[in-house]
Amino acid sequence: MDQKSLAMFVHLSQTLHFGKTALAFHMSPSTLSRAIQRIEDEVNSELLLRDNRTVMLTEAGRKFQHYAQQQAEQWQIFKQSLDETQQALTGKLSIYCSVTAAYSHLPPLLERFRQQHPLVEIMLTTGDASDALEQVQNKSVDFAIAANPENLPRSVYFQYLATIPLAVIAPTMNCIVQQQLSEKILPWAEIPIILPEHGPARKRFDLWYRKKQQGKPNIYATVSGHEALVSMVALGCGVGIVPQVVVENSPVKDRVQYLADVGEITPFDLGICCLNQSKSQPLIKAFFNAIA
Amino acid sequence: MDQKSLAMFVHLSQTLHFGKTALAFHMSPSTLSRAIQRIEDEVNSELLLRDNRTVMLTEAGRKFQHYAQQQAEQWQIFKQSLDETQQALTGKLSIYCSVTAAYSHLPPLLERFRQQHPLVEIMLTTGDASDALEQVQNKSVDFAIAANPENLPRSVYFQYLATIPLAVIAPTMNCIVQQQLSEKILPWAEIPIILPEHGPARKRFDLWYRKKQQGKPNIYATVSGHEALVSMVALGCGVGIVPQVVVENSPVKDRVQYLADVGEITPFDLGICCLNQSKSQPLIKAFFNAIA
DNA sequence: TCTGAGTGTTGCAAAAAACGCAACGTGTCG
DNA sequence: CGACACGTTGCGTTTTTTGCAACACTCAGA
Repeated sequence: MDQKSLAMFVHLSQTLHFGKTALAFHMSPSTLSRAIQRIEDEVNSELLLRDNRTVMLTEAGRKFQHYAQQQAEQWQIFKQSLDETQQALTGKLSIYCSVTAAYSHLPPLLERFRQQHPLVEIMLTTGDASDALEQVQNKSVDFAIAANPENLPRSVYFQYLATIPLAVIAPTMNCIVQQQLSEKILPWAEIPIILPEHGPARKRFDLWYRKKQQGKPNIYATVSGHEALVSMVALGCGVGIVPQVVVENSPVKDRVQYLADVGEITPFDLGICCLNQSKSQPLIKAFFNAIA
Repeated sequence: MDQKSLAMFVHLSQTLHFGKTALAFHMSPSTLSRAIQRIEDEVNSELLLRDNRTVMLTEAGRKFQHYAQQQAEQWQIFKQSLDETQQALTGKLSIYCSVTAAYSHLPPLLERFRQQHPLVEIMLTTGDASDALEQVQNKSVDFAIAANPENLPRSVYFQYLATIPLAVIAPTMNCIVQQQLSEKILPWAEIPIILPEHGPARKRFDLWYRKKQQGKPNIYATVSGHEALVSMVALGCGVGIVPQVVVENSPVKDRVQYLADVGEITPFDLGICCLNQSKSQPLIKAFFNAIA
């Protein structure tokens, strides 16, 4: 019964829903189910009553919930007390990510790390998110914030950060694209489209467009870097597919609009990556430890 | 990082000796070593400094020790609070053990269990400890207190209770045996010997006697049940080999003496046994839970 | 009554973790 | 220097955990 199991139980005792909690912890419901069974077996009491439709805490469950929360709290206190003791690490840590990630997801991570290890020099490089994994594999950087590709190379470790929904965006200004979009049945084969050169967003597009069965897309341009893509859309060059978060952090945000009713585009998982082989290095370990 | 690992660390932080702690937890030093490494990895700090000769706590180690002890305490409190909630179990639980075990090792186990489940009827059968495992496999009883044979059947579960040292005993009264024992070089081939019919003590004797290379032993009698063996020795029939604890609980204790300098006899492990398949039964689980 | 969506659980095979043994490196003491 | 004591590491084996797919069950709406 480790920290993680306890956290899972606490979460579950609040949602009272195996599916949701399993999702929150990025595991299958069966795994969660078994983990709870293990706990119940260990304390030799039923903690949750499940009747195929609802889940509810038993009396013992409430007590365990209290115990688990208390546990987690003390664990936090202990870790914090360690931070005080821990002699400061020094050195350089290089990180690669997109401009957007540097705005949206990196700051909270770095903040906690720098608080614990103020002497470590952070070297941040920004660029096309699609190149992130390559940068890690090259050993050009220690870490990268990257999307999880379907086939993650064996050599890299991936720790989930967030789920990134994609969106189809169009210019708000009056232009040819605008007119095409105002038609009843969208002429997908004609609308100029701007795409990422490669990377998960590109793959998502290919999949999504094929579903429409509209023949070949009219690809106006491919660009490297989602941020540039938003600019091009804003300029009226065409419609594009990008992560929502990129749009929201874009200075031209109000010159593009989301296209609704374009069908589901499966979001991708954003995470922090490093080489498996370097996971044992002190700075790397300290970083993961700080963001955990 | 489970309860057991924490307990191991606490023990180790007191002994400061991997070998001893490993022994105390019935595992190999390597397992303990790795468990500690896992913990250190998880907290990302060295907790113990080992320099091939000595082990000492670091500052972080002291903090973790405090945390671990606190953890264990809260776990106890939680379990106890559960006991209050737990609706009383009822039924029968049958246990088999030797008369000596019923005196020496059973009472503390039963006490805790009966406190939690006063409605469960305990059915205790005493007999030769060597038959204990058989009784369990027969399903004649739910539990038995038994010695761990070298080749424990797959079907039975064994939980360690104590290490039982064996001793060679002789009568204190004046008799032939006395005279033989007073000789300078003990005439082992002539001294009458009383032995358990079978079981671990018998095996230990065979091994021990063979080491002496004195030819065939003069076996005066074989008896079933260690308690009876002590009686026969007390009566002056010969010397015998039995668990020390049997002697100490014997009413004829002062009519026998331990023979010193007879060489090492490897002690055996005493434990509580049940069928693996019955470990999931509520009463059985409750019992193990109570004695854990 | 039937169907379909939404739940949690279980059989199974694959993957991961833990274990013990044996060998090793490194100190200490006679 | 040689024997010993102690913790660690390489390696093959065993145990545990995992996710997928199939299942069992309930409820809502046709």
